[in-house]
Amino acid sequence: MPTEPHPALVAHVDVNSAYASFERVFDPSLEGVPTVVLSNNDGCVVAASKEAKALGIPLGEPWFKLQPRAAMTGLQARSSNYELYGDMSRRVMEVLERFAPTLQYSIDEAFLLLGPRSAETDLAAFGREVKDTLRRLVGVPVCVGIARTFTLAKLANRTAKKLPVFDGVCVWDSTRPEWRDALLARLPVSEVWSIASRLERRLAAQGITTVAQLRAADPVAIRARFNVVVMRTVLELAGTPAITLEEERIGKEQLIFSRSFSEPVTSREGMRQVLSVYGQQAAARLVRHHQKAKLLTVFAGTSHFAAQRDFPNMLVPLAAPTSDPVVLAKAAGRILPLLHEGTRYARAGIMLTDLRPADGQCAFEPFRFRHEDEGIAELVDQVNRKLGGGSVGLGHGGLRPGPQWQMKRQKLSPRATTHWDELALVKAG
DNA sequence: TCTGGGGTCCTAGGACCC
DNA sequence: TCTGGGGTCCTAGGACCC
Repeated sequence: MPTEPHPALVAHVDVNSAYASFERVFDPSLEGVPTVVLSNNDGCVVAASKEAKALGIPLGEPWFKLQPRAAMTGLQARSSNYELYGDMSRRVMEVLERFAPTLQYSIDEAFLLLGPRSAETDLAAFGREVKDTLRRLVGVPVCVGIARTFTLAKLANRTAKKLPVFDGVCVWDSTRPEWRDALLARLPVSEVWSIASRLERRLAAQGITTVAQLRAADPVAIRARFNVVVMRTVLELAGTPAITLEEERIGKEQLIFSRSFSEPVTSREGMRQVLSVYGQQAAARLVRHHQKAKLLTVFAGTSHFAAQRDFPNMLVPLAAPTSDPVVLAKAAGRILPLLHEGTRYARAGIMLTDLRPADGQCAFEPFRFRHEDEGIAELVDQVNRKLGGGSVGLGHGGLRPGPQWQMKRQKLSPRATTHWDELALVKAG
């Protein structure tokens, strides 16, 4: 007799304390040790291992506050090594693809589209196999949540992470309904994907504070009082799929290159240099994505904590879609007159929007002079990729070693998977 | 002294067109 | 001369994500 199929199911998989786990793969001395990964400039904590969280270290905590206690608590810190994490992420996604069609959602999480399964499928066993395989092949710990909607799969994953009985795998519909209801009646709405502090406050004003209450709310009334996003969340909590996630999109809609400085930039001349370099970096990324931009936004800012605060920004339309570093750097420089000499700017950035494919044929593309050709961007990018970043650059961008304001990463681990000279060494002894 | 960086989606409102 | 409504496109801003 044929068994009833489950409705379409999704599995949510994510790497536990991702950046810290990636660091541990090539540095076993960190195993079991409280470990944090720091933001650029070694500013604040962006990832904390289980042991570090047990010490009560919240994400976002500035490193200068933790450092004094570090020796005493055995806390280890690493600068963020995005090249390593990006490559480890790629490995994780490759393994996941073996199990089911995969939608990558972020650097460390993905949804597996399981489709309908027969009721006899042992979903828990499937989840455990995913988990064990990633541990064996990539070396990272993950948790798995399986449910009928994206939102519930996220919630199941969170449950698997928090409650040891699940041992890292939670199949939502296999838990007892009374138990589930009791759990949701205890959880605050902010535990739900897409509900953060602002919405939490507004929902509380309507008397909705727990996940159970949100699930029971009338979707139409929610749509009227909030918006479609919250309505979809209500539907998803009740088991009705309402969110669509796109396949990996080809090309992005915007590109941001933004950095804070290791020490403040206080002069227009200094900022001209910064923006020249950032313009070239942004151009390099455009070229890598095979895109051109039509609109550039340039911004600078002091620290939010500074006495004298200033956040100038400017929109610069570009005459034609371009990825030319010279054009972008020059356009970014247009903000300079807005800056106040002597103000301590802590960061600057460039945002490129109205992006389009570089090879796209545009019937009305205006005639361009030779020097505005994309050739320069390509050439600079190729040379830098072959010989290392900063080998060539235009104007101020050619400086090497890096200038004073450049990002500080004093605790950087080797890029063990993407550079031959930084491979991990294993000694037999 | 020292507090990240890179994205997406939705909505409201204005400009403009028919 | 005066009047109406509906549609599209764009942008800024708010909110969220990891």
